[in-house]
Amino acid sequence: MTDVSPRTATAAGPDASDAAAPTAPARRVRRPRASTLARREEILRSAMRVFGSKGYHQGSLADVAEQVGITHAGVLHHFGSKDRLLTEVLKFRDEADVEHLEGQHIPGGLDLFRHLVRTAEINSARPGIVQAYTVLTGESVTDGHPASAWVTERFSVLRAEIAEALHEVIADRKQSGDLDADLEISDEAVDRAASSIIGVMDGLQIQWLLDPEAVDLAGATAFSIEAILASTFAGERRPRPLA
Amino acid sequence: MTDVSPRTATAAGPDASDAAAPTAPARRVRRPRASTLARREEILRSAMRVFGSKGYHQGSLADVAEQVGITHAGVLHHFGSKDRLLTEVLKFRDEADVEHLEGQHIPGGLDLFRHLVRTAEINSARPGIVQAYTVLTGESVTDGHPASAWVTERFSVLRAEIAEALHEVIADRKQSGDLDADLEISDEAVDRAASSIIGVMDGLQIQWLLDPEAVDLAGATAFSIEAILASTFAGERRPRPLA
DNA sequence: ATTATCTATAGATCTATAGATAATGC
DNA sequence: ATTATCTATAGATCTATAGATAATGC
Repeated sequence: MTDVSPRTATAAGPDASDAAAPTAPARRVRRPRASTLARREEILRSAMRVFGSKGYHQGSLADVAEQVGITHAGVLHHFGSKDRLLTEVLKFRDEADVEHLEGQHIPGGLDLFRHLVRTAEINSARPGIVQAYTVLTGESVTDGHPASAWVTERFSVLRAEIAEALHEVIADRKQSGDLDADLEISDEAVDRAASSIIGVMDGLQIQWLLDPEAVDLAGATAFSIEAILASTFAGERRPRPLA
Repeated sequence: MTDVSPRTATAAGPDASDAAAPTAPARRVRRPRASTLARREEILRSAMRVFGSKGYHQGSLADVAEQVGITHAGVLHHFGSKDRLLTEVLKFRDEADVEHLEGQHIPGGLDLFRHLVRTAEINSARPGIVQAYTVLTGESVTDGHPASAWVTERFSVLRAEIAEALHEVIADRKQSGDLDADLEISDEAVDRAASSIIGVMDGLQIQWLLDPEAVDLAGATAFSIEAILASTFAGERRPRPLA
């Protein structure tokens, strides 16, 4: 990929070439220097918009730079390469997600599920964020995509968090008598529920992005999460309409 | 990655070697003519693999052509443009889906839901197909993507089919007495269920593609569809664990 | 005569590097 | 002195077109 051939030096001719001086280059207005930190964050936000709306491969460094008002070379100065820029964008997005909780930890137990529903409600007012997430997640299943390790890990952590919260809720309900203490709910059943909850959230987002009028993002998310929880709590005694 | 430059294959250059004349062009082995129909289908299958594994924007005409053993110009002869090739791939995929039903219509009523579960089971043995579908669906939410109209329409039709089947099942159950005839199940509730079922199938596929060991595609799909159906049948009397 | 396929090339991109220039910090 | 930013350019691609060539069908 990276060609470091020193051949470029040979191309430079002596001053003689100045005879036929090229027309004065269009002098671009040089954007004022900014502090590294501030400029980096500007670039990250721009990259989030660009990769979110066009995808990683289709969004170019020039697109990102243009929104910041610098050239693509400026972007590379700050991030080194396009791949590294993407990695930083993903990290940045994660922090933004947590920040929204305002210092609170990610909740556990039933509150985690309420938090997920609330996220869907908030998301239905910010299609840009949802698009960025959906596009990058979808792209990440292509061969050798630079985000695939990150997305895989993220799903893995999320599944574990949801499964843990679900185990908590089940234990609580058994203790309070809401659930029969003898009821067997296997780890596999809990894992299936966790994958399903994440899955339904992601899948609904795709449909909603393409056709917001036709899909009730928040309503359907809330409904499905409750449906999945209810069936999980019912254990082996849950209804099997398809059986 | 793959170097397709035809020049590299130049082993059998005529003795006229490198005098002054431009070196004889690498004579590519000309692929035998094929009937339009057969060759088009070959190209479609190749394009399905390429777009499926790399995405539409990242997959090139040269990639598609290479797998067929012709040049990219040959591909364009058959399909005119890359956009049109994608459109034809999508149409082709649809036909392949229906074909699997072997002449039968898409089932209605409960059988539709059984069909969806069965599709998930079949899919867990063909990651390539799932990847193609997931990648293109994800990419389609980017601005101005050539597949977005097609994907939007497809979701719309699917939602309608599922909603209709659900209405049928509800009517049947009311008639048979399995459901209280007075139970109110709004159209909105049915639509939410339909979106959710499609959503959970799509979302689970993403997780499964990234981490097949960690996600039970068929099991989780079956579980969630039954959960969503059960909650829908319960109407307003369904449990609300989050309330 | 038709058309599937090829070579060659134009014209757009895109990423990344090199080296110059200008603004800030000490 | 450091470094943010710029210009310029190399080197890869990629899509699409033009026109030549060879295989088939009438």
